[in-house]
Amino acid sequence: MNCLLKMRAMREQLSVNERKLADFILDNTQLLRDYSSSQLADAVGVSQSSVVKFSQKLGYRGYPSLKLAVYESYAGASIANDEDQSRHLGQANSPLSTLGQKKLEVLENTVNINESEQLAAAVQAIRSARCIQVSACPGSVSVARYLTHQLLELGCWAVFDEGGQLQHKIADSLSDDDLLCILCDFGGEESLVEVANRAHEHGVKVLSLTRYNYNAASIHSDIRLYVVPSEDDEALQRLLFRSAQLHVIEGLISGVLEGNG
Amino acid sequence: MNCLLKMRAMREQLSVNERKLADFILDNTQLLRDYSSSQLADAVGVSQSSVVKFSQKLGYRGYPSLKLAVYESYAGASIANDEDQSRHLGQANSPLSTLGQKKLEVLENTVNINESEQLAAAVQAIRSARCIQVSACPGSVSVARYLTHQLLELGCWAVFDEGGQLQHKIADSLSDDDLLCILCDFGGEESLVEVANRAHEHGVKVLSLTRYNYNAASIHSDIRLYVVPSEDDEALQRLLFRSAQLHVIEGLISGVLEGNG
DNA sequence: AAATTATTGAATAATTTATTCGTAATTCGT
DNA sequence: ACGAATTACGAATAAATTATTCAATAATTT
Repeated sequence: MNCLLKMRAMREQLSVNERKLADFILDNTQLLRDYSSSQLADAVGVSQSSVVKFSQKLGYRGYPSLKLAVYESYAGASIANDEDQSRHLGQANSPLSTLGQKKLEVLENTVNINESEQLAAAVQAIRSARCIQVSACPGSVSVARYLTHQLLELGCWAVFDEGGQLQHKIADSLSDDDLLCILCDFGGEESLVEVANRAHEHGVKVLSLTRYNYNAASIHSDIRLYVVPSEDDEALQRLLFRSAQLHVIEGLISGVLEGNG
Repeated sequence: MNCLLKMRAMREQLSVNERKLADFILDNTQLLRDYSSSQLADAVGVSQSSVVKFSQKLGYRGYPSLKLAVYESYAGASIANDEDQSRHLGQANSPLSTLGQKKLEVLENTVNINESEQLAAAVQAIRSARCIQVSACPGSVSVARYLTHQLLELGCWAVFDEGGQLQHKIADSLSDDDLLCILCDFGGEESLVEVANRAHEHGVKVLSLTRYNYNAASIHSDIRLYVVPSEDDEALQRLLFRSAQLHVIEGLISGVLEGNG
């Protein structure tokens, strides 16, 4: 749960002042060390109370907690950047090398953003589910298929409605022993949200794997997993996004395997 | 000017209460994180003002400064201990961590084994193909679907025969402007080999992505890409194998994207 | 032993942080 | 496009935390 990452990921979702704060902190992380809430407020040009509210919106108890978290993730980041980077998946001049770096970055971010309790809960949910329905927005269909396949291979009862017309019907037939997995990228898809909502209200356990932000689909979820998008051009971003989704899924599957083995 | 060191060094010259404080902090460094001055005072059994004075005696402006300094030197120490081990994609104890290391290893091997000319050729072949047929052995079906999806999204004419019964028919209709992509794991599948063979003989370009070894399918290929399997138990190995296949595929797609962009 | 100095905590002042509440801006539904 | 509802924002203020003062006591020096 890296604080700076979280800030960057949420940036788009923030209001004007909140974004000002986020940008300032991202740009002047080291300054925060000796700023009080009102000093920060002055530096950014907002009120002290906005600073506190911003801290709380990000999930901290208040400004001091945010400060510490920022400090933590700043220290953490500078370590990760220092060494290793660059030798790992980023060899010479092959199509795999260019991708390697970026992919590594996205995967690292994705690993960081997901809380291990949520992951553990997801593994547990998969293991104990009677039936699993997979639903996905168009951009994540291929990932959904992959997930469904893996689940079937694990011996889970999993269905994925390719076309999407039957999603509601299937969802309605789920009970509280069952699991609904929602995969989506930018999280809006109305029909998906409705499926999640209805299922959730009926007591079905809902697991979502979405872009990290305030997300319509994840609201109706019991277990929330996230992907942090990269900042490349659209096509590459989509590719990396799926790659990160796949990574999380692989993690879940291997988690289930571990428990079984 | 490491704060914890300083504390230890000064220990002998401190008064009774100050020493109590120093000892407590040295023993319970991580607790300090969420202690206020009075909580610390209570925990140690001294007054709140003693805590502040202790902070100042050590050279800090007050308690918050001490706290930060302690945190700094604690974080510094734990970093120094960790050193490279374990933090990469393998953070703490999440399902993603166990996988992270192994996955990274497999991907690295896979990146290393593939010659960049072959990769470049593959990208070129995809880019210039009129139609692309994807064929896969059962273990790689989900990867094949993923590839097909990506190709379609790129605007390539791609087909994948889910059931596999039509593979021959489709293959027979390919011409030498076309590309056949063979995905398989252990490379034996007779029907696949035959498809590859026949297509190859008809002048169709054949691209194979297989396990690295002497491989019946790759013999009949123009472009040969490989995956190096891991040495885990079967289920995990399969998972990692597919993950590596996906990585190569992502590399190809991003290669094609780069050329277009 | 008396004087000086250092240590300590209760009380309190100062500062920092968090909340409340009224207004302004934005979003949503029609 | 309009009004209703939600959300964002900051001034005022409450709450909490931190720092200082001061008086009492303990330690040290002479």
